[in-house]
This record gives sequence, C-alpha cells and structure tokens, in this order.
Amino acid sequence: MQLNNTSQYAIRILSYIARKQDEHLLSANELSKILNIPYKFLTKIMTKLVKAEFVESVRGRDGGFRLKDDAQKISVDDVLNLFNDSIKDEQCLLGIGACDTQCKCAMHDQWMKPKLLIQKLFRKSSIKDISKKGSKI
Amino acid sequence: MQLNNTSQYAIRILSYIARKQDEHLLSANELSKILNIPYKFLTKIMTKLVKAEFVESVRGRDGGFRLKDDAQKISVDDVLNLFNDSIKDEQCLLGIGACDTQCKCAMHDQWMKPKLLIQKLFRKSSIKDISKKGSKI
DNA sequence: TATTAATTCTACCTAAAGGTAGTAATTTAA
DNA sequence: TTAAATTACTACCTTTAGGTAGAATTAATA
Ligand code: SF4
Ligand code: SF4
Repeated sequence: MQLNNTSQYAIRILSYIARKQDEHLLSANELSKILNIPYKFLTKIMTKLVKAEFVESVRGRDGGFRLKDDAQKISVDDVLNLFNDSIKDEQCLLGIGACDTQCKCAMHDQWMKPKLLIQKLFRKSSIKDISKKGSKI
Repeated sequence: MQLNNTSQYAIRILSYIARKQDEHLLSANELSKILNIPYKFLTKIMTKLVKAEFVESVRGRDGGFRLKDDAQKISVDDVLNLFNDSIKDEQCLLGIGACDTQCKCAMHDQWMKPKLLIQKLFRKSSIKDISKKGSKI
C-alpha cells in the first residue's frame, strides 16, 4: 500500500530537476547527493527517464539532465505508468476486481472513493505542481 | 499501490471461514481449492493466523480451522498489521512523511483525504462485514 | 491398533525489486 | 590534443516476497 521505491525516486528526481533546471543542468552526481539516492541506481533510473522522453541528457563534461517538455505537461501518473505503479480502474484491494454491482464485497463501495481520489491526484498533479514549494522532496 | 498478495489471501481466507464455519471446520485442502490459493502456501499462512490467534486449529482427521473470536471483533486492519501491510499515520506517497505544515509538497493535502478514508475502511471493516455478501471472495 | 486425514515444522527454491561494478562513449576545456 | 567530467551500457549481486517439498505430529474411526 505504497508507491514502490523506484517511482518515489523518479518523482523526486523530476521534481528537483524542474525546480533547478533554469540555473544549470543537473548531473547524476548532484542529484544523487542532494536527493540521497544511490548513484548507480539513480543513473539507471535516469536512462529510463531519458528513453521515455521525460528528460533529455547532455553527455560529456558539464553535461547533465534537463526536462524535455514543460514540467506542467508531465503528470505524476505519467511517471508512475513508466514504473508500472499507476492505479488501474479495475484495481481492487483483494486482487479480484472482477465483481459487478450485483456481486460485491463490503469493501467495494468504500474503496471506490479513495481510489478515485488517488487516481485524480496522480492524474491532475504535474511535476511542476509538486516542484513548487519547499518540502523535503 | 496495492495490498500484498499474502494479506489479500489472508483476508479472503478469514472471510470464507467466517461465512462457512457454522457448517463445518474448514480444512486447508478445502480452503486451497475453493479460494484458489496454492496449498503449501496457504498452510504457511494458516500457521501464522493460528499463532496470531485469529483462528484456532483442530488437528487430526476431520480437523481444520475455525475463527477463534467473533468475526465481528477482527478488523481488516488487524489482519494487515500481521503482514506489515497496514497504513501508518506518517505514511507518505513519496516515502518521506516527515514534512510539517510549513514545509509540504503539493500532494500532501490531497493525499491526506484518501489516506484517512482507507485507514478508516481498514479499521472499521470487520471480517464479518466482508464475509456477508457474495462477491467472488 | 492400524489407517487415514488432517495440521505443523524445517528447509529449501524462484522471481522480482532494489542495488552495485566496471567499462565504453562523449564532450568540454585546459 | 589530452585529461577530466560526464552519460550509457552490460552484467552481476542482494534482499524480499512468494512459493514448494517432505517428513513429523495428531486424532478420529474402522
Ligand atoms: S467486490 Fe470486493 S473483491 Fe470484488 S472487486 Fe469490489 S472490492 Fe474487489
Ligand atoms: S509534504 Fe509531500 S513528501 Fe512531505 S510528507 Fe507530505 S506528501 Fe510526503
């Protein structure tokens, strides 16, 4: 009942890049140190983010990463999808998710509300939104 | 962003026992077949449920399992706690959870609502509630 | 009492997530 | 033009969740 480690990292990385990229490119080294993410694991995540075209990279000395598109255009849900961590419509707490209105357990209706709220949260929150204020991200 | 497999199994097991135990003890064999849970894995879960005193077991021929307490007294949250799958108050989508009101990210407030709803759902739903109606559990 | 149907115990196996190591490729700047 | 700073690639290691195997223990009943 929590986002997996990798997507947590990815969101924090993108958020930090969005906040700082006007000053300079963000190197893996800086990201790793500031965000406290193991360097080698971070670079692995970065290549995924590059391939998915969320960020673009500049190789060589003074290189680094910057967002490819406007931070406003990347939703948290987009990122989660990359790491198979988004919430599907049929997702059910008990891993069944195939019950209809005739046949449903006591949790079904109560689960719908928070599920929809979370889906909305993921879909409506952009990286820009998240990167705005301080917080320990 | 989903309950882990083992707690899903556990909840479905307890729910099924609650629904059927007035008729007869539930053997691991029956539970495994009906609920479609690998037999050997199920027995492993059962011994945990026995040790946690959610169910009691009767050994030997015609043995099986029954709930130890009233199904009304066992909450879903109790079960989730046994499998480290409950939602802690400080649980945060980004694995930080240490931000205060002065310093919080854009997701913080939006995450609070669904989180509280889910915590409430887990704490207020008893095994009895879940076992009531049909569904594919 | 022997058989059988059941739980319990111990130990191991497998797959996936998370993480690490080393090296090649690329670019800048001294 | 060479050294340094950087990303990219390939392969491996570690931990954890999920699952399996086999033998020991228990109790009803034929
Ligand atoms: S009725 Fe219950 S088990 Fe079925 S999909 Fe809804 S929440 Fe899941
Ligand atoms: S502010 Fe954001 S990162 Fe900090 S605890 Fe709240 S949700 Fe988590």
